[in-house]
Amino acid sequence: MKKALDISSLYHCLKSFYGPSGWWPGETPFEIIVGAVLTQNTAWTNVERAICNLKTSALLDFETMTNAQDDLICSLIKPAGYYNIKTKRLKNLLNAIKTSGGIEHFFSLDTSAMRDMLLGVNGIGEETADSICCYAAGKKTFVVDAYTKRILSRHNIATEKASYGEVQDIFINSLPDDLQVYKDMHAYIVFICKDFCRKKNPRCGECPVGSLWGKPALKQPSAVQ
DNA sequence: CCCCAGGCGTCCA
DNA sequence: TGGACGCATGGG
Repeated sequence: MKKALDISSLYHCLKSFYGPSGWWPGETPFEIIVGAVLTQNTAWTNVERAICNLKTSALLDFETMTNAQDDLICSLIKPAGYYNIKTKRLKNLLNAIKTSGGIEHFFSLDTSAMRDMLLGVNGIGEETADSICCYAAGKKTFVVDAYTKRILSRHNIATEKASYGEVQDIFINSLPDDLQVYKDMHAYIVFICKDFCRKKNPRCGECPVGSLWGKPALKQPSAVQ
């Protein structure tokens, strides 16, 4: 009988395939915080344009962005989409960090205090909070996203309706209790979903863990005749 | 023309 | 508690 795929062997397979992930893409912790908000339901290429605009205007800095006009932020992050709501979310977050003691104090919080603080901000949900904790602040949290859930459900490790916390627990209980492992594993999941689910990619089919893992949801077979 | 992308809050049953 | 909906741009 076929051996069930498990998270741990998946991790080791991907680690030998990709090596160190080098994630998150971003030069500074602040850039990672901003990127985490901008990438909500948005293609990363569009986020890159927005971040480039912010960088060019020297707005990629905690104090500067906190004090910037909303209209300016809106215009710069436009390529990332949802620019009105994302501007509010960024401001909500920056103001919360400022009010609660500043950016240095924020980074000094322990994992659960930081996560709870972030979840208290309107516009910051579990994935964004964990992304900031893990990649901007180096806290040991595992990030769950749409790809992560898709992969588990495709392989019948979890159902499509599994909650964020349920999926997260599956990984936490299967992987070494280690920040770098958490960072790399989430990155690998994004890598395989991006690298192997697009027809234009010539390497499609070479996925070390199966070529279907990253493909978008199949269309619901409408009432077969 | 369509669907998709590293979500989230609000509204309503 | 949970499902539908709006938010918006750029690429395939």
